[in-house]
Amino acid sequence: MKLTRYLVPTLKENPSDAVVVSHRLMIRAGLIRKETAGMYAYLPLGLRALQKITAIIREEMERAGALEFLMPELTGAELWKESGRWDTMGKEMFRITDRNGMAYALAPTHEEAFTAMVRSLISSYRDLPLNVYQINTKFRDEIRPRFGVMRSKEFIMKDAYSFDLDEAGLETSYQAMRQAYRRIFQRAGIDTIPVEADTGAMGGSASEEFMVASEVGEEVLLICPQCGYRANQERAAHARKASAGGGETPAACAEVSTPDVKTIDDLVAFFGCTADRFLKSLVYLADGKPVMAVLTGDRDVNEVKLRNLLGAVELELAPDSVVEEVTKAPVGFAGPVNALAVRTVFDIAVRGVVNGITGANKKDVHFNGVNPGRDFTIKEEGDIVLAVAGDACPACGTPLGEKKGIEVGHIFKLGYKYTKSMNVSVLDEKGAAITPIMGCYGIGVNRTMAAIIEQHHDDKGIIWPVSVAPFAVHLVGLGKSDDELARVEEIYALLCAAGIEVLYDDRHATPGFKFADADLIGMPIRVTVGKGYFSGGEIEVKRRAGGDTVKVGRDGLMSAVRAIIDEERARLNAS
RNA sequence: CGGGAUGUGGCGCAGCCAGGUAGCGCGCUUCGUUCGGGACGAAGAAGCCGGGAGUUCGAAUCUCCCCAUCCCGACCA
Repeated sequence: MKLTRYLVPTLKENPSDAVVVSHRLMIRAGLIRKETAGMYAYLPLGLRALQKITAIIREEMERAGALEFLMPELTGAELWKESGRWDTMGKEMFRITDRNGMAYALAPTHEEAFTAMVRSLISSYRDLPLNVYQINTKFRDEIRPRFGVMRSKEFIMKDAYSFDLDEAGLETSYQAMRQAYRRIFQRAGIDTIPVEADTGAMGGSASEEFMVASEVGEEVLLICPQCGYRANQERAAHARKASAGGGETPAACAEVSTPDVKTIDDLVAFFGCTADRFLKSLVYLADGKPVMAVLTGDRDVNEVKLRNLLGAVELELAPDSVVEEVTKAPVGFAGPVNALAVRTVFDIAVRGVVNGITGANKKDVHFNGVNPGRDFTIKEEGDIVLAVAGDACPACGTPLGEKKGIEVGHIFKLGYKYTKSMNVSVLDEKGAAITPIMGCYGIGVNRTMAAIIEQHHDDKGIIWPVSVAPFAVHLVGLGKSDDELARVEEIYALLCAAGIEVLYDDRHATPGFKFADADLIGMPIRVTVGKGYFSGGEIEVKRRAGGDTVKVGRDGLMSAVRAIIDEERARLNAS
């Protein structure tokens, strides 16, 4: 491809609205342009990179035995009502109505669509296992799109769904996809950290996310340096230490006047004891209904865990007015003693507290000497606290470390959630109906591209791994006379004839200008044909990553280029 | 939805406080000289100053309303 016939609108300056490197470089290198908030257009060069990524995904999906489909983006409301998600997907789902009043969703995901499709296509155990996928656009009405292509309202996802006869089959499918994901990310040149994840609104059991460690990541990962335990903070557990007051003799429960002492910090100062002795009681609205969560004062609530425990769809901290109504007291004096008329859940650490302190549901009053079981009853309990760095690893007890990550892939075992709610069944050998079990596997394609750039760049620009580079070779022609231009043209023809993807900078510009652009857009190999060639027959072959340079004659060019490509590919395919 | 910031040629910005002919850098066009690390000179093209209303003889500038974008938070497969 000749640059004079192509369109690569590079920018010298950083766009004012881009904050993260990948976003800045994608715009500066002419890969994408913003259409409007949360919506990006891919320019020819960016699209090429995107297509390289999807090509890898297709190859690995095929290797894993998945079959490619293309599903509609407009999905009928009926479909969503069948699974029950028309009501539970919430505001994230774009909904539209046609001229006849028919309701649709712009697909935010395709579990329903694929489940219904597969239901109509299979009828026998012989049809299973089955793994179907597509690479298609997803629409989500994100509250706050940000970081360019990293979180946008419209994005490309590879989503796959497996259908198996039983759990053993699902395990096989799941492991096959897990393997495929590892290969995909490795081939794309990114290091991912698989972590345990929450299964969230999708339901199901086992779940892993593929994270790319990055300062701009939106997810917090907790990682054990000792045993390798890794989990999304939303999901992470931690080994509990002994509860406060252990070994003490339970004292009598007594009211203490605590004027204006409301926060845990105030209480610590007032009572002169550690934060874990307090039973912090928070009022939430779970699907609009008030509930109380009780945990020790040294901890924060993990709202994902709490929501899962409650079985709620929407969970938010209740406004002060609700707290006052529920506790009959100002905010800051809530507590589980004298049980309130709302559902109350306890963190598992509460049970062990001896002689705790908690709000009395009365203005300016706390209870001292509170003991679970005697002064209040624990009916519902679970792990509802947020694990943080420094907590003990649930597996081995070593203090957990923390990293930020970008989620590029997510796999999980869905179980029977959709096959049951949507009545999918096949006949087994004996003619009895059985319900298949599902798995679900997603990769954010655009986000993967951004993650690649986050991991592969320097202060001059992008450094594409060969596997996803829009072009393998960036040919810089520095000829001036007609004769020289013809000689560069000949090299270009040579590379093209050898089947190498080459971007030829045939513009009339100074060498420095061309080199700067070459560095910015970051093709893996730069071939320079300039004075060295016109006078001495030497062509410069430079690797973008690392910058090592070799000089070769015209006859040695192809093998030099091939050697680099082979070596880089081998590195990406290793291990 | 709360908090903060910003909207001025394609891009990056100044001008606004103290109202009076809309400016700079990059990019773009033409010509010439250069040309292996973002060259130089000359001559050009290009802007309802985010939108609306108001104050004023006069508004990019002051006032009010609205819109958009970005960041933080809440939220989120």
